[in-house]
Amino acid sequence: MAKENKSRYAVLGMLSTEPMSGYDIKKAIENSVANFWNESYGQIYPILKQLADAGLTTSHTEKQEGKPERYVYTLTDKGREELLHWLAEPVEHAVERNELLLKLFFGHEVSVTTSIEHVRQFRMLMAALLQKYTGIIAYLNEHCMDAPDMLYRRITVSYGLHRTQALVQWCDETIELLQQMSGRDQSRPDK
Amino acid sequence: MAKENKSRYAVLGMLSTEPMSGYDIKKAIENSVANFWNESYGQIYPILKQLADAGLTTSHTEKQEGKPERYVYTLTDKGREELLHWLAEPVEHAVERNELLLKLFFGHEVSVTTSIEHVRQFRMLMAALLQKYTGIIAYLNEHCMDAPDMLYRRITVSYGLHRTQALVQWCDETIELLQQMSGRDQSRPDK
DNA sequence: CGTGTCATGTAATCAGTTACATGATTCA
DNA sequence: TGAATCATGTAACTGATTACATGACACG
Repeated sequence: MAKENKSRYAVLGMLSTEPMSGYDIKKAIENSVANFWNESYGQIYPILKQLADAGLTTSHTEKQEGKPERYVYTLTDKGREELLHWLAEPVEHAVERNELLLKLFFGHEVSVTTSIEHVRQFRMLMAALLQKYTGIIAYLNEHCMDAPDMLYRRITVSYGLHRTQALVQWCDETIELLQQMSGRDQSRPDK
Repeated sequence: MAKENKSRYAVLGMLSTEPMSGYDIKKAIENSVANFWNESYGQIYPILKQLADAGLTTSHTEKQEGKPERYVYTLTDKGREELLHWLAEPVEHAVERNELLLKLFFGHEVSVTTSIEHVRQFRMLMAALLQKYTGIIAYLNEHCMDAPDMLYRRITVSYGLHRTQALVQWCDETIELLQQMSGRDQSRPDK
């Protein structure tokens, strides 16, 4: 029942597709799971050492001309086992903090336009995400729909799509609601 | 540009409605913003001391018979100013980690039923949330729709509703997709 | 000549949870 | 008698980001 460090599994997972260096892992994360998972070098490099010490990976150096050396890590059978074990375990759900909602919750302390502006900003962010996601989905549909891991990739993007579309709608409804409010209530003028 | 501790503002915000003790603040958080914000005593009590040292609150003790003493904190004008300033600043958006999606992303490593089970579990969680939210909305519509801060409360619940409904739909679509997959592909049997 | 990429790492710091410590009262 | 609630706090630990340090090459 020991507390498990999720970052370890993110690294293990990345190594499960192919042997990589710490630098590679960072890049791989950035162009695959970055929409819902990030790691910094400050986490990756120490974890990579731990994993090697625990026998979950083996490492070998690759010399390159004109470039720094690379330390490439390969998953061992024990490492893959560890990953599979974690994948089979139930997901731990934590309440995620939402700064936007916290600010809106105290909205009666400030002007209505302040809250509206927060929601507008958020809507722009969501709209940008929407475009990004639809682009990825289109790409995945065109290319490489045969690869089995592409299905799982599409599932994660679809999650983002559903969530983002719903939040855009919430933004629109909320902005309208707040605007109606600001028409009626003049008690707190701007600035 | 100093990094700002969000927990400070959560505490300040709670104190903005009425003077409270650390214990009260924990309770207040639990039955108002707990769906998107939590604080532990390990955060609250030290912050309360900091705020008093910085002149953002004043404190006085309340003696009670048969119960421990209470240290009740009241927002000062300076404290309210600090809160208002933070409320007016743009929201910082951080990428939130999603363990479910990380596990699904590596779904090709395990059996399809494992992934289906993860999504099913998540769906049950979302269904429970849905009930909770609709209950709160109904309550807010019946009672106290006059209070101005109730509007903002409803807005935060509405966010949860939109998000949760969308995710339930995603669950259904994803389960169906995975089931179709498991019908076709027998390459990775269960267990 | 400066910026960006490749590449690895450590140290300092901050944020946050959990466990521990204390102690009276009330209720089943 | 034991659990729950009221009430305040600290210490240990874990997790995570950021800044720092180094150094060469390529591209404009």
